[in-house]
This record gives sequence, C-alpha cells and structure tokens, in this order.
Amino acid sequence: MSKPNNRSIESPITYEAKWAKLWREAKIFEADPVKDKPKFFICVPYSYQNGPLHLGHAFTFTRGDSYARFKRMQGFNVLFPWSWHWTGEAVAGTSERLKRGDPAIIRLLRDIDNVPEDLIPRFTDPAFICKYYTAENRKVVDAMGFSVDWRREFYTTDLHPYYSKFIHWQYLRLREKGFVSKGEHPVVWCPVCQSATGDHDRLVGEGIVPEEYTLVFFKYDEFYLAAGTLRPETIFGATNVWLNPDVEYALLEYDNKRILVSRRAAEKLIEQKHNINVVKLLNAKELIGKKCKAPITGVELPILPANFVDPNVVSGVVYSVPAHAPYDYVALLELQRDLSKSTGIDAKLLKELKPISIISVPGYSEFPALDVVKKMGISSQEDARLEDATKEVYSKEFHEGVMKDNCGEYSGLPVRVARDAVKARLISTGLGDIMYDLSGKVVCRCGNECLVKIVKDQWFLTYSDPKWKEKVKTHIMKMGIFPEEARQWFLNVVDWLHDWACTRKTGLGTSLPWDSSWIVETLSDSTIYPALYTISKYMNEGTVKPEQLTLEVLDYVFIGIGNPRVISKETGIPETTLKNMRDEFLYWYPVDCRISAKELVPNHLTFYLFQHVALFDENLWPRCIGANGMITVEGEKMSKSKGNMIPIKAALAKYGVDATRCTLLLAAEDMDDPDWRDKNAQETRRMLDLFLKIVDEVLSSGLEASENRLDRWLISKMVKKVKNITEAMESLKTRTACHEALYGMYNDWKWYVRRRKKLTRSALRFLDTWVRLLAPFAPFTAEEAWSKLGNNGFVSLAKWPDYHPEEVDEFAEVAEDLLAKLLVDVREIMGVTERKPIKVHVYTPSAWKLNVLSIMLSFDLKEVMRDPSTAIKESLKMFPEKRKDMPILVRKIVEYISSFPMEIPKKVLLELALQEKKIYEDAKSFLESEIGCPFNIWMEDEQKAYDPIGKSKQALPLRPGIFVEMLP
RNA sequence: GCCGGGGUACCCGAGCCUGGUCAAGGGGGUGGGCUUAAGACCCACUGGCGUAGGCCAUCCUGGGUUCGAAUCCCAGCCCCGGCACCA
Repeated sequence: MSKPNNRSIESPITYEAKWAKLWREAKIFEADPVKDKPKFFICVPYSYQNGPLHLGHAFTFTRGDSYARFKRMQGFNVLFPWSWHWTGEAVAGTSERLKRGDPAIIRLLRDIDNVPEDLIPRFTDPAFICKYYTAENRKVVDAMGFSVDWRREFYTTDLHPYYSKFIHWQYLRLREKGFVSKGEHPVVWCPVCQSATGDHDRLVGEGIVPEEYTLVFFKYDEFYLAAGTLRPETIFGATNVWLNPDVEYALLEYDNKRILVSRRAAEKLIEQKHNINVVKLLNAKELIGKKCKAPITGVELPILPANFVDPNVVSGVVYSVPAHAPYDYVALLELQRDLSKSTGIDAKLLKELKPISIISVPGYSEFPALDVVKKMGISSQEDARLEDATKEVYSKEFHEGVMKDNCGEYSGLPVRVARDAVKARLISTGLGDIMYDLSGKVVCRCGNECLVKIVKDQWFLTYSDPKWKEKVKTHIMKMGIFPEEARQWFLNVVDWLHDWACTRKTGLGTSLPWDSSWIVETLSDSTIYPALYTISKYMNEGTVKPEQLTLEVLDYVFIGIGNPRVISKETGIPETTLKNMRDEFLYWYPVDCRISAKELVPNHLTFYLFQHVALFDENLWPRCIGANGMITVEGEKMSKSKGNMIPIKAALAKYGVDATRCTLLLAAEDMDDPDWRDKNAQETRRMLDLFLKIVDEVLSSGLEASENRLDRWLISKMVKKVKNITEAMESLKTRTACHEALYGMYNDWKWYVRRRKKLTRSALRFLDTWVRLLAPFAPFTAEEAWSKLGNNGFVSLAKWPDYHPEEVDEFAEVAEDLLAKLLVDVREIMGVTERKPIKVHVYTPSAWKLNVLSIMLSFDLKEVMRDPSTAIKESLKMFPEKRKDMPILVRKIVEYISSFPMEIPKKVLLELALQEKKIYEDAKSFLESEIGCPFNIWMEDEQKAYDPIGKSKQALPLRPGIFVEMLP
C-alpha cells in the first residue's frame, strides 16, 4: 500500500470531495432540537489520540454513521457528534521515550505513523501529540463522510476549557451519592517510573497480574521464617523448611515482630507494607540444620537446603510438604540420596524424614506428589517438568481433595474450604500474612523489572455495590442490545466487576476535584460524556463561557435542580440560555444508540451504564448498545508491531471512501470479526463504479411505455429488498443490509435487463429506490447518482423507501422462477448429452393434472407428504379412470410443490399452473436467445404435439416436460 | 482457571433461534459471449457419477430424536476473544 500524503486526504474518486464540501456548506448534519420531530441520538466512543485512525476505528465508525444516515432518512432528527480522547498515560509514555531518544519510537512515529520529520521533536510534549493527531484525524473523519455535527466537538483533559468542569461536576456528585470510596489495592509497579505498569507498557510479562500468597511464619529463636505459599492448608503436612543456601536473606522489622525473607523479597515487601525496616542481612547457611516451629501444629521442623528455592519468588522461603508438592518431594529425595551435600545436617534426622499425607484425592495414592513424579520419571529438582507436575497436583487437590483426619479442626473439609480457613486463622493469630507477587517476570518498557506495589489512598468507583449492580442489570434486561448474545455478556460483566480504581498519578487527564494530586483515570472520565454533546455547542459558539459552567449550572441542565433565575444571576448566563440548555439536554437524551467494538463490553460500555444509572433519572438511561467485532487484515490481527496497520487515510487513497466503507460493512456483522482483504476492497470498488455506470446507461437509453409482468416482478423484488434492508438495519445487521443494497439489488437488476432489452419507467423507479438504499453505506456514490438522476438536494436527506406490501407480486416472482428453472433443466440435459440442441420442446401438463393439483392444494401439504392416501382417494373420486397413475402423480406433485417457498399462497400456485403455457410462450424469444435454438411450447395432450420419446407425459404442474432435439 | 464466541465447499462467508424453500452471496478458477485486442461487462460451470432434467456424498467427530437434521438433543475434539487499572 502506498504511503499516504501526510498533509491532505486524497481519494481516487473525484466526486467524494465535492459532496463532502457541499454537505459542509449546506450544514445538513448540524442538528438542533425541532419541536415535535422525533430525535435520534447516536454516538460512537471517542478514540484515543495517540496515532492515526486505522481501519479498526473505521469499522465501528462506519457502522455508526450508516445507522445515523439510515435514521436520518427515516425522518428522525439525528444527532451524531464527535470528540477526542486525550486522557491517559500512553501519550506521556511516548513523550518520555522520545526524550530519552528511543530509536524505536522515532521509527514508529516517522515510518509507521508518517509524522513529518520536523514535527517529531515537538512530540516530547504529550499535549502536542494529542493536538497533532486530533487535527489529522479530524480530516480523516470528515473525508469518510461521517455525518457529524462538528459544532459540538471537544476533547478531554484539563487542557480543554470546559471538559474538566463537566468531570468535576460528575465526580463530586458521584461522591455525594456514595459511589466513590478510598482504599488500597495491589498493582504491577515499576519502581523506576514510579507508576503502575499496564499490559501495554510491558516489554515482558503481558497478562501477568498480582497474585495473592500467604506468608506462614515459622518461629526460630527470636524471629520467624516467613514461608510463602498458595496452599496454607498444607501446613499440616509440613516436614521441614527450605532455604536456598546460596542466597542472601534479610531480617525485617515487621509489625512488632521480626521475619526472615530473601533480600529480594524484602524489597518487594517494602512496597506492600507499612513500617518495614531491614535489621540485617543473613546468610542462609547459618540456619541450615537448625530447627523451627510450625504455626498451628506447633511441630518442630528442620531447616534444610534446597536450590530450587528461588529468592525472586514470593518470600524466598518455602516450607516442605513432600506428600503433596512434587518439588518438595524431589528435593527431599535428592538430599537423602546424596548425604554428602548436606553438611552440617544430622544424617539420621534426614533419613527419617517421611512425607506426611494430609489430603485424600480420588485416583491417587496417599502421596499424590510421589505418584506424579514417578509417572513422569522426574529425579532432579532442576527438571522443568516439575512445573507441570505441580500444576496437576495443585489442581486435582484443590477441586477434589478432602482434608484427612490429621488436620485438626479442618479434618473432613474440602481443600478449597480449608485453604481459606487456615489462611484466616494464620493472619488473625499473627502467624501469617498476605504477600503479593507476580507469577512471572514483568519488565517495564523502561527496561526495569516490575514488582507488586500496594497503592494506598487510591480512589475507587464502588462498582461492587450490590444495589448499584442490581439497577444496572435490571436496565440491561430492558434495553436494546445488539447482537442479543452481548446481553448475557454484559450481565456477566456486571456480576464479576468489583471496585474500579478511578484515579491515577501520571498522564494527561482531569484532576480529581477534591484532591488535585490525583487525576481521573482514563476509562473513568469517559462514561457520561454523551450528555455533554447536548450542550457543548453553547460553549463552542461562545454563548456560554467555560468559567460560567458552574456546578449549579450543570446540576440544573442535567438533573433539573435549582432555580434558573438565581443561577442566571450568579453566573451571568441569560436565563433563556439556561432553559434552552436544559431543554436541549432533555430533547436529545437519552442516547438512542451507542455503537462500539466488543472489546469495550467488559469495561467502557459497562461503566457507561453504571454511571448513567448512578447520575440520571431512569428515563435518561441509554436505550441501546450495538457491539461489533474487531478487524483483522488478510486474516491477521492488525498491529503496529506486525506492520500491517492500515490507516484509514491509506485505504481512502487506494480505494476511495465508499469502497472502504462498504468493504468494512460487508466483512462482518454482529460480534464476528471483520477481515479486511485487498481483493474484497477492489471488488467493492468495481461494484460501486458499475452502479454509476448502470445509472448512466439507464439515463441514456430510451424508455418503453408499456409495462408488463416483468416490471411488476422488478418492483416486487425491490419492495421485498426494502423490507429486508430496513429490518436488518433496525437490528444493526449492517452487513446484511449493505450486501442486499449493493449485490441483492444488483442481481435483480441483472435478471431484469437480461429479460427485457427495452427498459420502462419501472427501471427508473428501481434506480431511485436503489440509490436511496445505498445512501447510508455509500453516501458519496449515492449523491452522485442522485444528482445524475436529476434530483435536487441531497439523497442524504431524502426519504428512506417505505415497504409497500401491496406491490409484492408472488405470481410474477414465481413465473420468473419457472423460466429460470426451465433454463437450468434444459442446460442440464444439454450438459449430460454434450450435444448441440436444434430445437427445444416444452410440454405443459394436461387439464386433469391441474385438477389434481387443485385438489391437493386443499390439503395440508405436510400431511400429504406424510400420508398421501387421503389425497389420492380424493383425487380418484374425480378421475376414477386414472387409478393406475394417480398414486405416483400425487406423490410427485406434492414433493415438487412443497419445494416452493411456504409463503407463496396456494391460490397463486394454482393460478400459475393454469397460465403456465402462456408464461412460456410469452418468454419464447428470451428462452430462444438464452439457449440459442427455437422453442416449441405444447400442451401434453395436444394432438399435433411433436413428442417422439413421450416426454410430454412427464409434465407436472409448474414443471413441464422437456424434449431437446439434438444433432446426432 | 473463569466467562463469552466459534468450527459450513479452493478461499471468505450466510443459513442454525423457528427442521422440509438450502447447502445463499462474494472472491478465486475454468469455459463461452462481446471486442481488432486487452480490460470492463454478460452467461454457464466449479464434490462425485450419469448420453434427459437424475442419483449419491457433504456442513469438526461420534451417537440420538424425526417421515425428514447443517439446523434440535447428548458426548467428544479443536480454534478464537476478554479477564481490570490498559486505551
């Protein structure tokens, strides 16, 4: 794909820019309240301004815009606003990397994102980055033909004159209502950057989250060995404590006691606990061979050496449960095998160490660790397969294990229950604690290794609040959600959601109103901003100054509390303006539809619901959400690192806007992931060009005055398409809708012109409807066609076609089907015989067969299929002389007739059968030109019928007999 | 692990809820038409067999329900996505 010009948007389709300009000049997408006109407020999530918009954005946006255009044509006053998300830490990260001269980031900006070389130095300012991309992307959005009311545009963060006012109001009100609380939580943390390290900020360790371990304190002398474990219930099976003899340990002052952990663990704990001091460093060798006392059981255990103990994992101290932990079992075996290694250890004691079985698991012996180690043939603690062995035992024991009789008050409990109970007891008696650690190595983008930090004084949105959840769930059950599968997903997310840390220390954003050392986190500042669109034009136009947007003003506009006269006096905003703002908010709200990628279901979209439910009256809660898939390119996930990221601009430059829009829409609907393929885009381009060519051809060809069944066929097919497309759009099935509007209509058109060389006015009517049906998907091409067809104004504002059921003509439709079927049959005969036809004879059935059809249509065809005897008897009453042929005939007819679509009325089928001969006769010249030889149409029992091999007898109603005369 | 979505022909994909209209539609390929030629466009074919419109096979695998199953039920195999402080 060619590199796009960075300065302007260029499309190979010249009329696109023309129409974009005309729309802009006519301001047709600027939406203001119109009394008594139904409104439709649709929006898409604003995009983060850290790069050029790409096809992934374009997919969601195009769905949104097509729906907006559809609703506008249906007569709604449609508001489709736009804005930009600047909140977040990523842009700041880019700036930092640039400041450090990171060559990768320079390459990315210059080569992937096409930032002009001279501007790159200015990217050290995060605000500049956002400003730059906003300007670039606005051009792209405009070029895409999105029908946006730009008067309402804004961006986020306190760099913006009024957005932060809105966020302050929102958070003060949320806090008053008790939806914000203070607490602490563990995060993956980079000690160098002094900030949380999210998945996107990591070089290594994507997906790794803080894991909660239990520290178990073993008393030794005046301090405790703090062993870390995921399985505190195994304390009953402890035989010894492991230390790594080659590792440095640290003695810590900790909660009025002293504990021993690895030196590395001490560094970690400092980020997690208050008042920790390192008293001194210790060599593990000093402790090897000594004894310590286990908590709860009070048993004396030896301290033994083990090199599998990793000082980087949890506390660097491990207690040994050889019966149930493969690592421990193998380490013990090794020690016992090679006593020389264990200098300073009482050999007798070592030999006497035996696994203690404390958990029974179905399918295993009393020592599951031993079973698994034997099965896998592991003999060294360096063996990597110990990981798998551990996983197996862990999982089996957790799900199916039961504590044995030797576990005190926990005996008989399932492992999963005992685990929490033992943990709680350890902590409450001061003989244990919680420590967080990472299950794998995480390296920050800055190159430093991360650890777990407990962030204190963190602010949370209390999404775990059961009452709040309940209200949200009730609303989810009532609102529109497309596709339907997404509804259950939303319900699950609400169930699963817990409190959300809504503040950050770094990056761009809006300060927390009551504590400016925090900023509101990026997902948390973007939940109810659609409300801001309803009044942002007042500020953008200067009617209301940003500083006039006080809490009282916002309370009045959004909640309806306060006296506008008083507020007007206090703020200087004219009272009528205040009232207009309030009215405008109430006019547009609630949001009728929000369209987004499905990745936002478990976060943004759910938060969006929570916050609306918390802040607004029920009648202002969102009415509908549409979730869609995420794009792939030629079957591969799109990403900058893969180098297959396609900016919208590049696609437009190659295929033009409408082809890009339609290719996206045609790629998928519902939550399926669309796949962008160059081949498809080229094909769509061809189709759109062909459409305009068809318009030109129709306009330049003379029209015939007299219309016939074929014209009724065309209109019938057309109105059915109108119905299908309208219904598809109403449930956001944009793929079906676009496909039918483009290819479905085209296929009907092809048959029509194939059948009729001279066009009639119906062709014009068909085109008129076709253009309207295409307008939401390919608006530029539609405008171009619309003006070619001699219309004034814009098809964008034209009326969406109505469904006229009275114009459905089943007779005409099936009549054409009969002709098509006849052609298929004749061709099949030709194909089999592989000879050239010289004449085709078609035989329609004789009258008595039609009578039988008529009798059968008085029965339920399904019944006749199952048991034809009644229908046969009934038919024999009328034609007793056909006793021999009747059973077969009835079966054949019912089989064939029931292959017609169910919705065709029986009356129509009968009428068709009666007129069958005429249908073929009328189409004789068409049939002859298709097959390339003369046709004769006979009736079965016609005297003069030419029927050398008796094919006329095969004639059934709606299925003629055929004899193809061929060259020998 | 938990939750969600899937497996359809050479490729992409519809159909499944509500069983019979059915294996849509598009791409690619093959043949033909149009054309000085190319492209565009139009037509046919594109699982197998067949010298008469037919027969057989097929919708991840294996069972079942039914007159009838891509569709409903059961079991299994495989793939993809989300899982939180990240936009």
